[in-house]
Amino acid sequence: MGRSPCCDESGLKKGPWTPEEDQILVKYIQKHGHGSWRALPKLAGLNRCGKSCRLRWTNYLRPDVKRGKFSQEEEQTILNLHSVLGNKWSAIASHLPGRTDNEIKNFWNTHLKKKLIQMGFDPVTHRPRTNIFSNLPHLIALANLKELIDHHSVEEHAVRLQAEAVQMAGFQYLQYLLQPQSQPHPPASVVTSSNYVANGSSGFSDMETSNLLNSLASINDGPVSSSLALPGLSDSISFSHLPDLQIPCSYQTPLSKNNSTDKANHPEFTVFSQGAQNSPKSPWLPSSSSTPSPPSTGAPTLTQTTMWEASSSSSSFGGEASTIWQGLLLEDSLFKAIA
DNA sequence: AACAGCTGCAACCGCGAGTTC
DNA sequence: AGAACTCGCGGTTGCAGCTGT
Repeated sequence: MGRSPCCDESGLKKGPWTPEEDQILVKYIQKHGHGSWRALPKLAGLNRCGKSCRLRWTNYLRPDVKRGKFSQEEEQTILNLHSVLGNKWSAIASHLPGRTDNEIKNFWNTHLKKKLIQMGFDPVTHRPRTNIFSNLPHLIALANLKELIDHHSVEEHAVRLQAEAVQMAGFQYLQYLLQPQSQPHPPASVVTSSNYVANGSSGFSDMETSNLLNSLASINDGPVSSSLALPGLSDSISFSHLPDLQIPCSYQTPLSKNNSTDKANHPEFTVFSQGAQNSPKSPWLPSSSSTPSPPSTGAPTLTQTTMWEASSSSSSFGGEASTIWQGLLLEDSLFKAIA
């Protein structure tokens, strides 16, 4: 309901805490407990708002706050939990003893997010983002740039052909997207770290599709763009001269060594179950027995496969099609430069 | 040495949910 | 019942230290 007016009050100190203020706050809380945060500053003799005191205590002064670098285990836990919980920093922090939500949030924003991006994952969806189609506009722009700069090059023809091939592939994928989905996507709620690859291979969002359409529509002098007619795409474009670029509709996980039961039931996706089935040794936490289990109220249990494993297998993303793409594209110096 | 740009982290802000009166 | 209040969360900002030029 109403918003706290405490921080609106003028005359209260803001900014970094001094060691003296820290000392006063710690001494007071050790002696009296924090009680009402709003009343605390006055009682303790601090010229701060209660909110500021609470923040300082919980994020910095609390004796059980663990400081210093995050371990690999902690990092992995954060990644796993974030893939399930999203930006629920407090919920994530509750699984990392001694770490505060603020610290985890900062660590995410400054390290893990970048790491994911570098690895080709979308930090929001935890799904692969470095596929050929999402990079299409950039690839085309690069190809055009190369052509402009080096128009006497003997590679001119090859570059043009490759750019055309990229366009063709885009259209073919659009064709696939516009077909009725015979294989429905899994519900968003079962997207886990382990199916980054699985979803990424077949799960283009509306936005991605729209972007793809826009980028393709922006190709002015392409050999086929003028004939783009939706939804009758398949009738207007011939792909017969291109290799058969199969669009991956399912993903055969190469990772499932540990979850053979799940695999038997859901060969394409690793699933997690809801709270009641929490195992005593939760796989989404480091193996330390001292770490608490996730709360039973709706906290899902993540299966063993980690994002790192998914990442390491991302080169097989797309199965057959990716092999074709590798053969077709990865040899090119342009693509090597991009990589 | 000086400057600019970048990075990481502590702290702030605004909001919504829950509680009290 | 509902206004007033508290608490906690998530996003954002400011700044010190670092790095590159």
